[in-house]
Amino acid sequence: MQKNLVIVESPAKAKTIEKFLGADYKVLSSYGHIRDLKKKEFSIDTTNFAPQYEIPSEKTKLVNELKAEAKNAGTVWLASDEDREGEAISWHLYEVLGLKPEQTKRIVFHEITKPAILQAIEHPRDIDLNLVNAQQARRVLDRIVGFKLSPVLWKKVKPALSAGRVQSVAVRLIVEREREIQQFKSEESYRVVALFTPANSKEGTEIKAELNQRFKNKEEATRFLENCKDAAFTIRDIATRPQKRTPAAPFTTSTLQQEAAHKLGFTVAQTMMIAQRLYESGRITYMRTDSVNLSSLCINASTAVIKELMGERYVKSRQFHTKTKGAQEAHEAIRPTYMDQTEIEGTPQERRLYDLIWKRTVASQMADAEIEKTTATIQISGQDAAFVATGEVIKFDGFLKVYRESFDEDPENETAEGNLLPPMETGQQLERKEIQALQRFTQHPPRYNEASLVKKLEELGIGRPSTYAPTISTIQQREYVAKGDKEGEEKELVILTLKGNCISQQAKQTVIGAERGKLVPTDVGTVVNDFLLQYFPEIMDYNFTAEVEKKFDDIAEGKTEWTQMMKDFYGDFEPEVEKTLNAKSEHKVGERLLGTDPQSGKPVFVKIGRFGPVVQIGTAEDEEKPRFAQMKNEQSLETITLEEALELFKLPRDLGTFEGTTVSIGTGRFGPYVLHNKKYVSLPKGNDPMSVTLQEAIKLILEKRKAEVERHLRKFEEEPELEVLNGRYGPYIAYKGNNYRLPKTLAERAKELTLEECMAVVKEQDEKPKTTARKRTYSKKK
DNA sequence: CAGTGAGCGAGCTTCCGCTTGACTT
Repeated sequence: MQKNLVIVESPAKAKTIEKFLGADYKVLSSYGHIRDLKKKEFSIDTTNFAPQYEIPSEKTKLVNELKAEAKNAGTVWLASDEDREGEAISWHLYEVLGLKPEQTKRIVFHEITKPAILQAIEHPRDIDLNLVNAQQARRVLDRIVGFKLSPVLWKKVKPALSAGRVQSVAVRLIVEREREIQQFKSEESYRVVALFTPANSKEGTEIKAELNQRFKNKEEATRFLENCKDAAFTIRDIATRPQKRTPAAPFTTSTLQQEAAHKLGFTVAQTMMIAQRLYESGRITYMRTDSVNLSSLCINASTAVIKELMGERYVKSRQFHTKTKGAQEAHEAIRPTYMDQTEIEGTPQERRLYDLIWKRTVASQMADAEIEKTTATIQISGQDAAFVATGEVIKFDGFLKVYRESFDEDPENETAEGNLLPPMETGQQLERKEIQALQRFTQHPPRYNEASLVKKLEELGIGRPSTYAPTISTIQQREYVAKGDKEGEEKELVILTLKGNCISQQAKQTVIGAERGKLVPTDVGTVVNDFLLQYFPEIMDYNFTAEVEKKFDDIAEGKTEWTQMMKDFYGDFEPEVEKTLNAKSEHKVGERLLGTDPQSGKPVFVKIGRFGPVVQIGTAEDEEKPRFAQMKNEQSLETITLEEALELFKLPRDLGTFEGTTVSIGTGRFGPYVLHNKKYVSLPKGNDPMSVTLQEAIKLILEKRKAEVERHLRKFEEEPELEVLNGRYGPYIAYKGNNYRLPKTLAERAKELTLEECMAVVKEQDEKPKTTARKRTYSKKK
């Protein structure tokens, strides 16, 4: 009989803890929640808000094991995380495993070290039912919102859509940013930079300076340059200020995702997958955390490492404090388990992510960087505006030696970093070498990418470390947003140069505002967002989560009954849902009238159809059925014109007849095609379906026939189900619905293969079932 | 991977947070 059973949430944690506790303790893992609301049903009694929980099928085996072990154990220690969800996990375990109060102890620890765990064992407590109820409130509220709102969308917009407290607000952020960008008006300005040399100085010393104002247009800029022709330039003032830079806090899930995106180009899902592997192999601490806290163990180890590698002067121990809204801090920050491991073995991706985590952690315990910033003001005779030259000298690099935080792009923000100024003194005369006025255009705010969206959600306190990556994939799966590249705008920028006594003008070709991997809303996303915003503004409010979190806190503190909160919320919410569901409207959500079809006189409009955005001519009430056309990918509900919409109805069109049946041309899922006698032939790339002639179409049909004949390379009478065919990727064997690739040597004489040879290939490849292509190429860890 | 080119209807879809599972090159 086992004396003690400890249950934690994660198996990797279980393994570590078991080592600390010795033979009297068995440590198992619950793998997160073991029980939840039923998956497919609403599962909430709306009279008293009693939830109906079930153990999901994939957990039954585990739960049975836990039950058996608990029965055998003298004491069961519930050691799930110290946060709302963790408390609920303990409570569910208590209920499901049928534990008795005298047999059960609830413990928590803040770091996975032997003293911390022993300390926890010394100080057990009871399950905090208020905290559990706060979790139930959270769970039930999310279910109500999700399962009541989604069906409204199915009815009003399109089947299989979804809405939720987190995802719908994430989409809102992206839609609103896109609108801002659409409304953005770029403004022109001229910034002026100059190159000076100190009078009677030695060759090669130059001073770069920028004018402390900008000009609205070319005329003003030119006038300024004209005035500079005869002006004198004098150093009016030199100021030197010491500056400090402090390191960033150690990684949380969200900051790790941001930095890995910036520095390593990982998606948030990639980052989490790689971090998970590092965690499982014991390299780093837990990767889903909102805490910037470091254990004393880690701080001490970091100090030692810094001393050894860089010297005492570089050490500065710090404890950071979480400022994030709604943080629950059940774990440490993400850090290496062993700080003295400066690098690890593994795939290149694992090594790079580890390196990033190591550097960030070490830097957080290092001294400030000391910088000396020099600003020289250069007076222009007869003018109010002045040039400013800035230079920066790093006096002591401190943490910058190992880590530099990256920032969101801002092309206008040019730093003075690394820019050195020669020795200068006040009153010194400068000679102008060159002054340039550079045309600039203000840029629209950047679209979100995955990482910057996570950052924003975290700022708003929406979502949790464990859900950032899944949320981002959900809103893409629902096709509310798509990740894409935006072509920039080609622009010709004017450069005016004053050199000697002459002002010249050049033009510089540049691309402005090009973006990669950004999240762009789709029509469905936009329509759903506008709809929800109109009918459920409270849920869509950026502060909704923060407000309900406050109420959850009250429940956790025992100030409010959780069912009362549900009653209040549901009482307001449910009537709105009913009202919206039953509202009769003449037009479909998101519908937009474009005009009249000149041919039939019927209205032409766009809407979200059963299968996405469509153009429709005529209505269902007409005698004739309405005509539909799927919109193209690059078109949008909001911007498509009547002409573009009518264009979509020009296909399919008949070209004429060939061999007695019509030849027509259309466009489908895979691009334009020719249709003849029920057979399809794809149009080769670059052919315009609107201008293809009958002759060209017939040629394509005949070519396809020829290829079809040549496709059959070999057939056997004894085995009619087997055939050697010629495909896009060379010859292959088709047998009973499966395809088998031919090895090179056999492919060369595909026409002469024997049945035996073919069967051998089939047999061999059947025995070694091919796997689907995998991205995972990591080497096996021992 | 190996050829594709719908649908207008039955039944289904859906939330957020905890946690990993199991395929082999």
